[in-house]
Amino acid sequence: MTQIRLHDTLAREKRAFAPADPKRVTMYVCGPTVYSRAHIGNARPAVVFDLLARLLRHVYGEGSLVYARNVTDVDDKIIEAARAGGVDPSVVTRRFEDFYLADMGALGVRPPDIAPKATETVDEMVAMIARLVETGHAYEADGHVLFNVPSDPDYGALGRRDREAMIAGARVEVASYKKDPADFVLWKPSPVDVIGWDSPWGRGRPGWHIECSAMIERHLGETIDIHGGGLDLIFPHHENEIAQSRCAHQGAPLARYWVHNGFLSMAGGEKMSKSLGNIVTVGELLSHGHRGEVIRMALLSAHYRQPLEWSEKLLIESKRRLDRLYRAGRPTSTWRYVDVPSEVLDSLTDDLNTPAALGALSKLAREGRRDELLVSGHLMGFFRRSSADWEKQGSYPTGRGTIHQELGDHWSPNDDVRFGLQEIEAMIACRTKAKKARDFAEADRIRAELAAEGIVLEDGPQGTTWRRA
RNA sequence: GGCCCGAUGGCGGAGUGGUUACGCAGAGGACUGCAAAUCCUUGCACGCCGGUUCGAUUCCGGCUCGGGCCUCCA
Repeated sequence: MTQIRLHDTLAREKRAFAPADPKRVTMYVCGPTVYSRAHIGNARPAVVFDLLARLLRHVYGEGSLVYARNVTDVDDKIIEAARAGGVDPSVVTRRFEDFYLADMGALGVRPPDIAPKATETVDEMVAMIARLVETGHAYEADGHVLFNVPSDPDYGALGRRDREAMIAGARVEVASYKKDPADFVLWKPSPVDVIGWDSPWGRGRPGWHIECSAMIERHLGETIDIHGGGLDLIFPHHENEIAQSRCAHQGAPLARYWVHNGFLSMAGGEKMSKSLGNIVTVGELLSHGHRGEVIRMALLSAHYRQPLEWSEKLLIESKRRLDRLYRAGRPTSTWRYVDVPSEVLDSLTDDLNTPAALGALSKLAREGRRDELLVSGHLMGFFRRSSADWEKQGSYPTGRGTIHQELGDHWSPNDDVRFGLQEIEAMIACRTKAKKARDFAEADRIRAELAAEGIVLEDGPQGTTWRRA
């Protein structure tokens, strides 16, 4: 069997991946908190782990992977947004979960097998917290339940930091009810007008970290094969997940491999984040006519652990690269099923080396190895439509175009298409006639008119074909 | 302050102890009525200073610069 190697954050090195059960490989990735549109920085982990899921299915078999990506639908920001809009939090969360699925779908991200919601897992969270209290790893204080960090001697292994460092570096005033400055919240009280659930500690809502631990336990088990997420989640989120789960499960480790993607930055190298205000949403890019597949190409153009600087230029290059691959993927008279060539598979199995894999795709295209190119591209989530569609359609609908309209993006897939298929064919026929009559001035005029609408003509031995630039 | 990354040709971006990444852009040529597309050819690349080595962009140390995390954050 093909051997996958993954960089494990806990071990800080690439390790040969060996699932506990090859017939049931388990992967959990921290998903979105649904209170706003996803920006491209949010899209990176979605695309990266979608690719990893595709690779795992390819290697272990289609039905062998259980991939869960949660939806955090209880959170202070959601509560804030709901209050500001004068609606129930569920209105906010449903709306932005739909947006998220539509945006990611446009990027070729397949839905995970399981998309658990925090609000549907509260019972499990309460049970887990109760267990932690019973075993002395958590305590109630001032209406809160806190995890007692000193009770876990292994705390800090993932983020590689000791308690002194954590306390010394703390930027936030330590709440007075904490026994130890490093302790974190498992459960917090909710006022009557705020979403909440009854619990042994009164009406309240879960802290952020316990959500993932409980969802993993319920849907995947005590120990999973792969836990993924963004680099910034290592501390405190994943560190805390590890502590909670391990202490609630008699020491069973939470995940056997920890995989983290690097950050996306904006011009100047600054991290893209909501708090800095320098975000570009996927919805904006799509509404500006950038195709989802191009965005996917851009996101995979750098290795997932490396920083990636986002720019308009990167999108243009990605578009051209894809144009070229699609051109090489044009139908031929013969087609045969082939395996993914080793040039591609070896790159992907080597810790998801997508730049190298894309290099291999280019090579396949250049060498006219069309069948291998298509199979490889499919594995990476490309070639989602035919070459003819790619070349002749304008901007591509996301599958939920109405969502964009609802937001006032004023975008529809046909906005930029002035000439229909018939007009284009007719104009090409006129030009061919003019060419035959050696009236090149007229032929060039027609070509220029089409070019002004972004339609490029290509004269070949079989006649003239066209595509959209 | 603590912890952790990164530095590759015009730009983006892999990789390697001694040999081609790849993409985009550029130059020359072929093809074309002219283009487009395609094909061929082409381009002192590995931050600075030391060390290890027969040999380092690749290993080690220091430095400079850039970035991330330190309980909002993918």
